[in-house]
Amino acid sequence: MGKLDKLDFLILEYFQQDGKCTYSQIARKLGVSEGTVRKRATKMRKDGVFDFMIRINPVKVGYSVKAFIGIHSQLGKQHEIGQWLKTFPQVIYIASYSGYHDLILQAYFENNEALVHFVNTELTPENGIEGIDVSIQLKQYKDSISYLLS
Amino acid sequence: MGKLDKLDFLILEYFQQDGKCTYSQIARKLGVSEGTVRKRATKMRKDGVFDFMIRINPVKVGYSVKAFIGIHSQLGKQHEIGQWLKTFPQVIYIASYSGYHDLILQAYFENNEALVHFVNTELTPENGIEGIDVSIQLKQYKDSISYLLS
DNA sequence: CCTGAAATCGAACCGGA
DNA sequence: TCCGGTTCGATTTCAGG
Repeated sequence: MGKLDKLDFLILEYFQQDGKCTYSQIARKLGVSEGTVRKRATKMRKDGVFDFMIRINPVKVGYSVKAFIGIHSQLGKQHEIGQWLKTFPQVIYIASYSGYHDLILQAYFENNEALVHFVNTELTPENGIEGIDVSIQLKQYKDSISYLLS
Repeated sequence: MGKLDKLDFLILEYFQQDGKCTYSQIARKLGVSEGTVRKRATKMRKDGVFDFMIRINPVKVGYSVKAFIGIHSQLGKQHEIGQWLKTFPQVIYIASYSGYHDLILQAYFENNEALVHFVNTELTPENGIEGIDVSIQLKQYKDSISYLLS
């Protein structure tokens, strides 16, 4: 699985700007053939470099409360808890961390009551959780996916 | 801007699974016409419900360190700091929060040194930052964009 | 719904290390 | 030969009336 070259990165940049742009459009802008863009994109997808998706505005589909929850877990339970929490549809992100919290998750809720209910019924000592810190998002300044800089 | 109905949500679900699937494919699976799917998708896009994008695997493009940084800012400086930090390409997410931290950001770095450098040179008292908590991601269990389902 | 324009896809082809 | 890029034609999708 070879490294990515300049052309691969250019293709990624175009798709990043607009996930719906076509191989042909990119090919024209880059001055190469459609087949080249298509073959490289297909290869990168197969290699797990990227995939096509959509980004949904959570507010528009009824989820207006976004929260981060930092978790202190019982010793040795992080993995188990991570596997368990990822099954909740509200939880869109969860990972284990080195730092103050053992696990950090990001979740969306329809309202504050739904958040409170989740916290009170799921993030309990019986489930291996020793403590949590809940932060509710007030204002989002940036949410990008461009690791591709400058 | 009317509400979304069952069909809209089904369309979103298909696009969520594969952002490259075609209107026709979805139409066939749902038993409606291609035009219907296209018209609804176009409307939803225009209404800001969703947009097409790609998700890049950061590790494959050279960013192996993912960190959350919680920030304590000087009183009244949150907004200014948020606006400023969002200009960094490494910072892929930043928002203000109610909770223990005033701001939470998510960033990718090529390695630990890059992270340390960023923290030491940017997140300083001179920039209005009183304190930070850095957490480095160990293992990611889930990173989805599906607020939908069920 | 229908039609022309455009994009896609697979496979074959080509040219230089 | 191998690897990458290109070309070509059949098929599918797209966009607008």
